[in-house]
Amino acid sequence: MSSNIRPLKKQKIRQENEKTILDAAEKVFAEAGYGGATMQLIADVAGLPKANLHYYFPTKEALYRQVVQNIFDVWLQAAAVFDNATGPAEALGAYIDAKMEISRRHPAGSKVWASEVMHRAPVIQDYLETTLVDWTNDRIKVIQSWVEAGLMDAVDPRHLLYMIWATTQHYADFNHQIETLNDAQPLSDAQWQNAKRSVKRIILKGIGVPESELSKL
Amino acid sequence: MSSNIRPLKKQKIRQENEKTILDAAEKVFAEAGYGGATMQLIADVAGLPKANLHYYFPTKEALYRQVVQNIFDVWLQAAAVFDNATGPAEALGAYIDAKMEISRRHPAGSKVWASEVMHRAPVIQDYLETTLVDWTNDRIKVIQSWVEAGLMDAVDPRHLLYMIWATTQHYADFNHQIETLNDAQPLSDAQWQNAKRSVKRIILKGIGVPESELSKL
DNA sequence: GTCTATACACTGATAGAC
DNA sequence: GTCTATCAGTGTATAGAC
Repeated sequence: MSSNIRPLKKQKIRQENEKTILDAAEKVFAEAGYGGATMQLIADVAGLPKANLHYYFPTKEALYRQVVQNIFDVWLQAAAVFDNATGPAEALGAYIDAKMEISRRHPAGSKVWASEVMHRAPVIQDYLETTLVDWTNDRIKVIQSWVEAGLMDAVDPRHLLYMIWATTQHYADFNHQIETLNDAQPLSDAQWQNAKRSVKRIILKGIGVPESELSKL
Repeated sequence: MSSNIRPLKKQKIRQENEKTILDAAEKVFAEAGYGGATMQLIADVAGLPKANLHYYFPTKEALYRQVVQNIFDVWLQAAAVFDNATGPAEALGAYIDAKMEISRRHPAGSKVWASEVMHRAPVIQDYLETTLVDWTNDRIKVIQSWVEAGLMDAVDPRHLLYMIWATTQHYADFNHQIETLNDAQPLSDAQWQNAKRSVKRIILKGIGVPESELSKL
């Protein structure tokens, strides 16, 4: 029966068009902010007529919601590397690396996220209150256990996490300022390596990871 | 002659109204972004008719420019404390304290600044290329001299500055997220003190400031 | 599923009386 | 210097032909 074939083909068209629109939307929302972004501009970037956007996403707000939720998924993905390690040097080092890599590869997403949180998280507040709070409290316990095991200094885990988030995301959210301070050039591969190493070294040394662990970075 | 009195009185009225409008504008731009902010909303917050805004500031963009430039001045003011000190512990400690205090007292300004830079600095780009570049290069030389004097480790001064900027401004730009993770409460006085101490300790220890200096924090 | 034309609301900015 | 009324332009969203 053709009724079994047709829906699958349509589903594929829908999937591809939604991805094209979402990619364009993320870029435009990041560059112009929610209020500054227009459906017309997103449509132009996506290479589609404006009306098609409303066919796939009923409203501008619904499109924005989907963009923000996709970014939250990327964030959770990076958070996973935290757990596949035994001590602070390995776990936090891998976590910083993962977040720096996201800042490098996915700066638009980070900017949309930052803008959403700066504007009091109108869309993502429920996720902050549930998933983020739970994740953070779990990680705080892990860090506390490292402190008790003598693997690191007795620093406040909460402010350590904030510092990691702030610093790694800074390379995405403020990439324009960083480029301006780098002779208007994007960071080269070597400069990114240097950035990662510098960030990891200062933070890990700052929380009391011994020099023998730091030399492995 | 009354022509000597009247202009002075008018100047005072102008000064006060401009300040009222600028304060309201900073708040609204921070909460809604440039595109999301409306002259009507700024007028409502300022308690003035919308037309009066256009009497004092010809366009929305001109008003926004003034807000951003005022924030840049606050930023430069905090930067000054960097220089009234001899070594890394004292200078960077005072700088971090000053920036944390700005994040606490002036979060709206920090958010407008972050938003401006995230959107590729359409208004403030010339300041970034001149004042910020010069200031940063000067401070990098100072930090290098500390390294050569053996007062701290041989860290990359640029990434150290980025970490300080990122972390201190995070407490303003992401204050909503921080509040959400603090049982929906603003940080108390004690919590702010703890935040400052944690940030200073991790960063200063991370760059090799000796324990004898750290205990003074 | 695609696209043109259009309805309707809102915003920045101004004119002109006070 | 203040404020009401209003204009011109733009934005989201939709109707309806294909």
